[in-house]
Amino acid sequence: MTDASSAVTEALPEAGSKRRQIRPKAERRQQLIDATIRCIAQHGLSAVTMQMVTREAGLSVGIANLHFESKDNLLKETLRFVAEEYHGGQIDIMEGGDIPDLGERLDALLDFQLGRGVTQRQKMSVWFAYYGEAGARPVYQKIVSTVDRLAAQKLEALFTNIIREGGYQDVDARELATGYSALIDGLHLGLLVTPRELSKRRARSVARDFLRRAFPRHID
Amino acid sequence: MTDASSAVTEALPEAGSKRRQIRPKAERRQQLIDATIRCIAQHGLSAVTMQMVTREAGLSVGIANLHFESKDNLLKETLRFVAEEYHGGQIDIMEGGDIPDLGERLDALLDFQLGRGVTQRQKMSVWFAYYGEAGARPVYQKIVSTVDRLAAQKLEALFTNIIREGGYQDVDARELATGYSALIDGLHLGLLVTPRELSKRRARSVARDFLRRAFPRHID
DNA sequence: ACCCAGAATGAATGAATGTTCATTCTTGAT
DNA sequence: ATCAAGAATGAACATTCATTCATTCTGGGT
Repeated sequence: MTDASSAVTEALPEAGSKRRQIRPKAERRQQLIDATIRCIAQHGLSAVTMQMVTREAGLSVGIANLHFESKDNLLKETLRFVAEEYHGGQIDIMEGGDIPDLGERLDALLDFQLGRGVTQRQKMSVWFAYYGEAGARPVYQKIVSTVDRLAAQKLEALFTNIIREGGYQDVDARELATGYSALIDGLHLGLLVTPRELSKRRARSVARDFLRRAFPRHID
Repeated sequence: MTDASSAVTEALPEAGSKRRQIRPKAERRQQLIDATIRCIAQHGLSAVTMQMVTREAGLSVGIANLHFESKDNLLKETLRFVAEEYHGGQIDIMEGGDIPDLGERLDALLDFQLGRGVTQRQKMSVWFAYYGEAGARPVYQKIVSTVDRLAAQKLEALFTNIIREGGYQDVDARELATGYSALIDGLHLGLLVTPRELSKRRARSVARDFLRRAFPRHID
């Protein structure tokens, strides 16, 4: 449910195929959003142009305004997609009917948040590119805070369960959830901006430390 | 050196004064950097134009290219200024000869990082605007990581002292410093993007919790 | 009082970019 | 085989923006 980006039926991706392809609207939209993500990651949000995105997608310039009304809208929809993908993944794990043990569920969450391959770096770039603009753009704030609020609630609920199960004293689920979310965001920033200083392994270790200090009986 | 009260001919700061003012290079540079910060905070990095910045500074368009060679350079120097101001402030506190008590020094650091008035919000906007582009712009990465590394070292040193003084066991200064920095960054993000969900008071409380759990005998 | 180094100006320029739309092409239904 | 609906194209257009530079102006030195 999290990776639908690479569903390709075309034989030649980029070669001399000049044949015009007609595809359903939803598919083209996703194709353009994927291209936008790659462009933002590679060139930065402020350098992204429509020509760049459509070329990356292997399509003509006009098509972007056919499926999205404008560049602004394309960027907005791209943010929505990334936000929902990321937070949706988290929420799936936190609700996690498939992982009954709460400690293991925490581990799975951590895996999702700090694991993954190189692809994840692209998503991080996009994520923070929008954060950077969010201060000046209410639309972005709204999209992010909507999904954020839901994820925060789920995390708080999970922590509440863990606190009850472990009988931990002097721990506030809400406060801890805020702290953990902020910590993960901060680690993502570090991975993005100073990858030399902060390896993915160390980031995971730092996050695990945080959880262990709060829930020693759930994290070994 | 910034004294403007002596030998002044300007009566109105911003009003209909069309009189051309000649000022030393350093002063104009700072004036333009300040205007750039305000513009980024208000309109977002990707929307900033030279006309916008020079108008905000109350100067003509040509002057920006006179003191900085290009827009790129102006943006670069603005980032450098913000980065050095922020990290410089932290480092002053952490070296802190004027605050002998280590616990109090921690508090002062927290005050600096999450305190301050509205101005701070402008700086945060700028900070994260650049973070967003850093993934695609090595120049930005270099500027940030240079100052970042120094601050991280100072923080680690401070934590090491506290650990020794408090005789804390099973605590790694380096790991803890990474975690604390990430936490502060994450809280800044939260304050910027979802100010409704995260108040400044709660952010401080969350950060204090983190420190208290690590150094219970230093933070009440 | 005069002068001139160089600070400041802003209209002009050219390049880049978002958007439009007349036209072409594809596909599935008939 | 034919056709219509609408997906896709890309040249053209209008706008916006960074940068230039000929010109004006200022203030300290003489």
